Amino acid sequence: MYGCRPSRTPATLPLCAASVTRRLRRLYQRAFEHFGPLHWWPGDSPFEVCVGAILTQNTAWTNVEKAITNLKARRFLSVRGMHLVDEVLLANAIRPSGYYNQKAKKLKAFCEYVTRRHQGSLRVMLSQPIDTLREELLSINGVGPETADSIILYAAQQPVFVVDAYTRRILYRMGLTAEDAAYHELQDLFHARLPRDTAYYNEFHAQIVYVGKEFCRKSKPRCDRCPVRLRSR
DNA sequence: CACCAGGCAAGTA
DNA sequence: TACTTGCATGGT
Repeated sequence: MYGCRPSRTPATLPLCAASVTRRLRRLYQRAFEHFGPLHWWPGDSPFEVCVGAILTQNTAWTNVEKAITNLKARRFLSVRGMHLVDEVLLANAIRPSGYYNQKAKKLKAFCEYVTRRHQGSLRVMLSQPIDTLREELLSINGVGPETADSIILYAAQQPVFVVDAYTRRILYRMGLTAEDAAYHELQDLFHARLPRDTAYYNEFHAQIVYVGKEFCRKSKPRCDRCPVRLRSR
């Protein structure tokens, strides 16, 4: 286990490709040893995963859980049910997840799309090739790159790497990327350096979130026992 | 009290 | 194109 002493390697020093690959694999390995298998995404069905992906935008997962509990209790947790329910009632049900008016519109937009374009069959929609599916998801209001990729990886179970705020912060603090690296830069890095494997990407992203929560928060980093070497901030 | 959480879209210059 | 702002609850 490494501590969190500042790295002597300047962020600007370019690393060779093989070194980047080793560092990424070591990040995964050390995190997995620390946390064990995480079995993501927490959700009982592909649709619940899609809903969770939208509700968790810039929001703590504990709040999303409360919202999903409400959706289940009110029987809104289906494409048809959510498409038909009044938007105000939907917004009220998801209140704990924050941004509830915006997110009610987003959930409606998602269900509207599945209903119109795929006759309500989420399974059909998710069975499409990755590029087609990603393009469709991004065309839906409220679905950006991370939400689209979370749905592709965790609901459709197809191999794309999900980049989130923790991914950006951890790779930056590892000295691998710029602080403001673009989404596709980070994603391309994983795609180029690691095997294109759904189960591996699934577990890797989950491990990144756990490392981020425990050891790489914006402020108050708990650096003792951190499974990887990060630059202090 | 201030700050943050598994983003995104719309507005401005 | 490149910033900025609104959205909002609940935990630390």
